[in-house]
Amino acid sequence: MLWTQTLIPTMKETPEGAEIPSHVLMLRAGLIGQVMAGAYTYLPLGLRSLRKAENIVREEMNAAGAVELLMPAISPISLWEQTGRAEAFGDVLIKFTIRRQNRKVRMALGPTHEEVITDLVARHISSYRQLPITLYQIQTKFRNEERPRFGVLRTSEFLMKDAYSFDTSVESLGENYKKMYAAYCRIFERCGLEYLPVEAESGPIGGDVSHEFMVPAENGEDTLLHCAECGYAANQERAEVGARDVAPPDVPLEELKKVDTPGASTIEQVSSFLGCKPQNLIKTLIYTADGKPIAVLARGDHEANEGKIRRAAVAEKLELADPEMIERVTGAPVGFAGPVGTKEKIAILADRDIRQMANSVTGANAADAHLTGVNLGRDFEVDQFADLRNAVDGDPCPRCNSQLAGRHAIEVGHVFKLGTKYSEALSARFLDDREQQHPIVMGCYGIGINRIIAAAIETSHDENGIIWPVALAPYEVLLVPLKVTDEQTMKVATQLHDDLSAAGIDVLLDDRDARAGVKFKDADLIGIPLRVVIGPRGLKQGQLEIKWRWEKEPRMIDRDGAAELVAELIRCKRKESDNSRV
RNA sequence: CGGGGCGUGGCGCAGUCUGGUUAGCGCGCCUGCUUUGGGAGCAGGAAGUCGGAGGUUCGAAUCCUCUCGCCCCGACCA
Repeated sequence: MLWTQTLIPTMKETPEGAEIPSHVLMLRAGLIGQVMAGAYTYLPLGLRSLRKAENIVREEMNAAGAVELLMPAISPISLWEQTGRAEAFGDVLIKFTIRRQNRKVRMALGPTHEEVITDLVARHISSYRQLPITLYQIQTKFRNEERPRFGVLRTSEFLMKDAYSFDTSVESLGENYKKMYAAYCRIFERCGLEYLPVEAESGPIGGDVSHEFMVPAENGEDTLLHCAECGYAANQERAEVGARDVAPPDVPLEELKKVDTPGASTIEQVSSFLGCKPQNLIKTLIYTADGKPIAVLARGDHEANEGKIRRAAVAEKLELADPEMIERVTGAPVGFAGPVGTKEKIAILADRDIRQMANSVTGANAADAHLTGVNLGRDFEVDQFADLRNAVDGDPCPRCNSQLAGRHAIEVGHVFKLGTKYSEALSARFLDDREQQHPIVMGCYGIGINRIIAAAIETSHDENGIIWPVALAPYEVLLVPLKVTDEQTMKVATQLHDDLSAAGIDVLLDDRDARAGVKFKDADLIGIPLRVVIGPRGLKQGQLEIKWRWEKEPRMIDRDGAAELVAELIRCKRKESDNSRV
């Protein structure tokens, strides 16, 4: 491809509004153009990378035995009502009504396709002989995000690979899940990403497994906790906090005192009002667990984790109590609850870290008042201790004696055991060999293709631009003739271009009549892995200059046989990134 | 949905508080000459309903009201 015949609008300056590296560089390198918040055009260069990621995903899915199909982005709203997800998605689901003749048809733009595919499978699969099967598609998804942001990382429209497995049993699902998990590992390895599979919250559908594939990056929206020692990794929602030594602190116990804290109902207000640290506060949250009020205690600077609380309370449904309930139970308005002397006697669950606290501050169960010098055992008792909070950086690892490190990350993939939620709602059943009917056991597996690109840039760039892994680079080789008006230079460049193209190498020839500096700057910016400079200096000695984008110094090669050498270098790199394939 | 910031040629910005010539600057673009290995120099040129609507005023990019859009923080995220 010739530079002058495609569209690569590079920019010297960063457009206003772009802040994180992937967004800035994708705009500056001419990969994308913004159409509105959360919607971007993929320009020729950006599209090429997107397609490369897409193809890697497709190849590995096929290799794992999944079968590609393509479903429509539009689907009838009734399908979403049948599973209750029209409501569950709320405004995130893009709904609209169109007119056909004299009737109105209500539709949704697919944010994911469990409903559509389960409906399809329900129509065409009825026997255990047809199972298991895994179907997938690569298609644009639509979600009305509350706040699109970070360039291509969170958009209202994005390219997703979504796969769905259908099995006759939970055991068989487990097999499929393992296969997909392994395929995901190969995909992200081939893409050259430093990724981490982490345990994720599997949601209300059974206690089954779910994993997210995360790329640690400073600007990631997710937080994961990772133990470098034993490899334990989980997202923040899921991560367990290892048990600490429970020796209570060895300090003299203060007297229990009631202090006035007018208007101070939040942790922040109370700690600044009383001049103490949030760590010295015990926050008391009133929940209703299956309709029954319970109190949950956590250290002031910790965040309660509702999933953990629900499991500890052995409840189906858990939600924060409403203000009336709180007032009834504690005898005080919201913000002044405490474990000492609640109005009604209720069960008290406490995070394990409460055991190590002494002389704490809690709400006094009275308006505008808190208690200081509160101590476990003397002033209040706890019915049950458990891990009830989100893990944070530095917490003990639940699997070994080491510590968890908190890291931000970009979620690029998610594998999930669904069970029979959708097959039951949409009557996708099969007959077994004894003529018994069962709902099909499902799994679903998603990859954000755009996020692969963003994550690659986010984790591989320098102050001058993108540093593409060969597998995702829009072009593998960039030819830079320094003087396009010189016949000899252009003859060599064009020949190289043609030879490399013929050898199946993706090559871009910068045939612009621009100064060397301009071309070098753009070369670094768009980050093509191998740069070949054809300049008068080298040409005099019958030589060309080559440089990998990630290296500092170029080296000279002979002009004769240059095409073969360059092609071989690229093939080697391709092989390196494919090495994960067994 | 709460908080904050910003809309001025293609891109980045100044001017707005304190209303007053033909609305500036850098980059980019076009023409010419010179230059030519890390974003060239000189000369000339094209390009803007100052996000939009309404209002105040002799006069509005500037003041007032409404509105649209974009970005960031938080909340939310099957």
